[in-house]
Amino acid sequence: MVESKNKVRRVDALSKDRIVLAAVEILDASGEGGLTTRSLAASLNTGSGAIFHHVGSRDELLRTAVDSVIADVTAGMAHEGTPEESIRMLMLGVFDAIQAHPWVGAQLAREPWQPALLEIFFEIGSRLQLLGVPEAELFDAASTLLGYLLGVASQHAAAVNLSRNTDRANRRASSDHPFAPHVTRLADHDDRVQFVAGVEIILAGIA
Amino acid sequence: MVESKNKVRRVDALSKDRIVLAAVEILDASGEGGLTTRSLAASLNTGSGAIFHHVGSRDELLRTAVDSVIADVTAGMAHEGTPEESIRMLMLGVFDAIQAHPWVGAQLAREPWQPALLEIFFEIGSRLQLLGVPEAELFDAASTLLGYLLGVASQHAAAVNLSRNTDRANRRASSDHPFAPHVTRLADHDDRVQFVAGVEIILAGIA
DNA sequence: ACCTGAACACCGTTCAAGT
DNA sequence: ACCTGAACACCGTTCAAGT
Repeated sequence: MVESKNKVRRVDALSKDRIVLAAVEILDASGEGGLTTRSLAASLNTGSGAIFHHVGSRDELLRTAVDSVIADVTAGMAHEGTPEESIRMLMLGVFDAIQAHPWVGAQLAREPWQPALLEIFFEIGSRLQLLGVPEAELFDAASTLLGYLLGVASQHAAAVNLSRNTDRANRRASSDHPFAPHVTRLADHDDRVQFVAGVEIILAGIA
Repeated sequence: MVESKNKVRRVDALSKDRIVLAAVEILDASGEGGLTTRSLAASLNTGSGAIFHHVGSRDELLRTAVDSVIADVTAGMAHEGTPEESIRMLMLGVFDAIQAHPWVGAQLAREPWQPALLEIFFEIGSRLQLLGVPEAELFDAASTLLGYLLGVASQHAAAVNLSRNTDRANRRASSDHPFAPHVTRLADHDDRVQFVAGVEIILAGIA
């Protein structure tokens, strides 16, 4: 048997892609606090130092993980329907991604110069241009939509972290968090509706 | 001399207020990363464990520090001028506070259920009511303004952190004194103008 | 070249011991 | 009652040593 040209590499071969994939899995399962050098190394069956051969730092890993999620969103996104519908779809796409991966929201708010966010900014801008927004107003309009998106993103990320923590606390004892009743999460659907309402308000203010 | 009713306590007596005050000073000077149990204890000339006699945790301390800053903003705030002017002033007041204390922006985005933010939300709501916004639209309108405020807040906080880090990297070789507070923003005024532009857009969309 | 895992310099928090 | 500061259980990152 000839094995020298075997395309199937060892399953346990480490690479940046495999590390990012494992990191996303951990982040989805247990939040940003759950991603440590050691937990990641354990899930990859390797030593804790091995990761730094492929990724410069934990921050860079987090950035790359966010970029990979956002890239998936913008990839399948076309300029469909009216410009307004197209903007709504773009905003909702990012919103849904954050709902599925709350740590993305926290990270986008923490590092707004991330490549992922710059791309979203330009996607918004080009659609506003199609909408007929004058060149002079374009920057402010796109900034407002992006600012709103970031704000909601961080709110959502925080709410999920809170419910994660209170869940944990409630399991520990029956003592309840003083603010827990005020912040009980509404249905996901209501979040979406409320988010769109905000987008609608801003669009009305632009046009 | 009667000393039993002496109001002037020992200068080195520890209290929650003094701890929060010292924490704000450190946060302003060196950002959230600069506030550690040990640095705070050192600045108060006490042991690292003493802090936990007055404050439950680092997170609670951060929360209290943010509340104290925001309370200063809303305290001197009246319903002056037209409702629209009043909203602009409220939003700008918080914006300016975040500009002066960037760590506040990051913390507000991280914990949006903070008492400080709830208060801002209600302040916005009452002004929108005066503006004549129908009851049914009030929640969405206030949420949009607050969401935008949070987004800009976190962006601003992140930008300051970025320039702090690059400053530090640039100064790597030369002798640097530990006090490096003056992170000169390139265009504070432009930031303000852009922020108001966003508020204007949203207000236009509401009315 | 890639990986290991002990070691380093931190961190927040606790707690027996002091005053 | 309040404070001390060593100790504990972590953390990200490094690096001599292995393969």
